[in-house]
Amino acid sequence: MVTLAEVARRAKVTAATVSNALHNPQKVKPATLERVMAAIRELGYRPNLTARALASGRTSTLALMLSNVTNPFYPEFVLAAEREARKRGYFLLVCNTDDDPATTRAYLEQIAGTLAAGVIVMNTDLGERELAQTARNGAAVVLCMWEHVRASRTLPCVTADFAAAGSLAAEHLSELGHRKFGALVGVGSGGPQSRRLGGFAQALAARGHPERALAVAESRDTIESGYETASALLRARPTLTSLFATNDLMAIGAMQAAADLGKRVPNDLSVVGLTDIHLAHQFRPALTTVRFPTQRIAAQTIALTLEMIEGGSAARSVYTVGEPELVVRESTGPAPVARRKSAT
Amino acid sequence: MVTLAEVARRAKVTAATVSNALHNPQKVKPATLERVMAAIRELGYRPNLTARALASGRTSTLALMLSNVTNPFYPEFVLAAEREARKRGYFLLVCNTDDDPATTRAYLEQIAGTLAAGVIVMNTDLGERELAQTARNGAAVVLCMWEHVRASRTLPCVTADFAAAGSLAAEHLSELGHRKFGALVGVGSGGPQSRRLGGFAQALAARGHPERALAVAESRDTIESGYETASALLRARPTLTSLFATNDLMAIGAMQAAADLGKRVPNDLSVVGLTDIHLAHQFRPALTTVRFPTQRIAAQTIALTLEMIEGGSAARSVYTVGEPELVVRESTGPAPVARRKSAT
DNA sequence: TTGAAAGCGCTAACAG
DNA sequence: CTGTTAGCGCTTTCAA
Repeated sequence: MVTLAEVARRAKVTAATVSNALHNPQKVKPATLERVMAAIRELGYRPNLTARALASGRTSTLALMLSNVTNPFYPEFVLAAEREARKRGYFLLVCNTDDDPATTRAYLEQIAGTLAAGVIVMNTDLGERELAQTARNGAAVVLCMWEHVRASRTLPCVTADFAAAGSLAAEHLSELGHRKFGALVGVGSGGPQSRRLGGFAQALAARGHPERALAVAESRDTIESGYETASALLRARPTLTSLFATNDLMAIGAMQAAADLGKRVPNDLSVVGLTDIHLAHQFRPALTTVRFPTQRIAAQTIALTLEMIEGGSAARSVYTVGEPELVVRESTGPAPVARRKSAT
Repeated sequence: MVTLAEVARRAKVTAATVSNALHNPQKVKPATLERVMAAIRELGYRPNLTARALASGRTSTLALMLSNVTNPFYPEFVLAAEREARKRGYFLLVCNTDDDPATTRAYLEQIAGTLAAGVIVMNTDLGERELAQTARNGAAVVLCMWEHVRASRTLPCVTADFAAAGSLAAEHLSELGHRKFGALVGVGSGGPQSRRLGGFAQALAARGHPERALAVAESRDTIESGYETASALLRARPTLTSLFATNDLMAIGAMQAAADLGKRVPNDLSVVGLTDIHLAHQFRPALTTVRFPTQRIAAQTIALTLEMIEGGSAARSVYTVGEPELVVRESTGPAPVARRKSAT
């Protein structure tokens, strides 16, 4: 491994000068600079990030902790976050905590404040208290997409407007004439996605739908679980004409369940999801869903994290980024005319 | 930030003893050990990984570089790799290089050998030469899933048997009575997936199918691109009754293309993919595909990397892990009886 | 069993 | 402009 000292020796200067050449080239005489650069090139020198971090007290790496990369939302988020981070000169290291608090804790303890100057934590089972402790260890900790964080807590948090997203789904379905609604609420690390459901229910109420018009079932945040849960729900409530899932994965599973029960989507059953992951438009029928501004959230999260690192500001509020947006595709349609009525 | 020195002061020992208490507890008198541990607990001390790495010259972190997390194969791989790494006491940091050689280079240069003791590189546009250079910087570099690496190169590589996987697909289709074959070859970072195609073509030839029975088209490794390419191919060759895609994403796109062209899968067209990502069974019709032993490959890759780090051995061979396996689902079926013939 | 001392590779004042 | 000096927080001989 080539060290600064070796470069210095070869360029006939001291380590300090090489360091300067690297960080404050304008402070170095052009001729010297050139010699140093040549030495660097010839020796194939590459700074040791570890040493640099230790000496300077700063790192240019960020860590992103997420519960399960296998959920397609995360990769899409990672892509955006990584781009933003790199654009600003930081590396993004993704840590998969595998839905395991112990693992999360381990990553957090080891990496936060040492390997990474900032840590972005997406939904986990860890409490805010524990996370806040990490923050006291010198790292900038930013929560992201937490559904249950309120303002004025200890840690800053950037999220989407979950309730508004739910509302949008409800309004869409209501406008299509639906009167019977099913809902699949996702429960995963980070607790149930109840804000989204809350927004949905509230919008329904605001439009005059009685409470009993809504049948809710809990589901894990996967296609498989959405399938199972929707199957059960549709069987228990055969008159449902619409289904809202608090995330796209479950919505997709629900569409398959409907198909297997002989219900056509959207003719017999309208399905709307939430998030608008790529799969939403890749599946057939293409899923009507409410889009979260994933890119913007990612960018904003990175921005906030860097602000905290560089500015040292300890902002502690909730930033709600962008507006959810309804994306109508093929999985929703007018409520079917009720059999009984038409039979009358 | 609590340092070793502070702990030492509180426990009335020196830093060296605290360090020993942490790493060689048996070398410390029980009473002292207890005092040290108490101090650690009370102060909430957490070792600084950066300093430790610098002083000891070792890290317990691995980096996994992949071109695009958004391709579902990677998350599935990451999950397995992370578990294996953690089981063995290492952290796994995932770096998304965004299909960009410059980014890859940056991560490699900065992270390999300093932040991470070992680096696993999945398909990228970087040449082996360049990667080998990284290895000389002190990091254990292991290639994974490279389709174009031959044995006895500079870097060790663990992969699957691509050709065998292709063969399996061909044999399946051939046995179903198909005579006209289409193939979608994926081209992405890392070059075309030609081994898989090679295996497919060879198996076809071995079974007596003439070369002109196979129509090949190149596609990017996405559902969208698979859709486009398959559409074009199916239009150009309307008599095709079967389609092999060198990966599942394209296969899924192809099934959709078929549907949009009015071809039923598998009645009019059989489609077989490769990899067996989760989506393969989640889509409808469920995709017949050739499964790669992803978990085993991941585990083996981690194992090899650690072996290199800990044992220092510079193995440089290609490890082909496990056997690909045909998974028959709903997207393949007997070749349709030709119209002309039945009309005669 | 514990401590003293040196140093990992680099940065950051401060002199010169 | 360049060099000197002093660490960053930890590990690691080597003595005591």
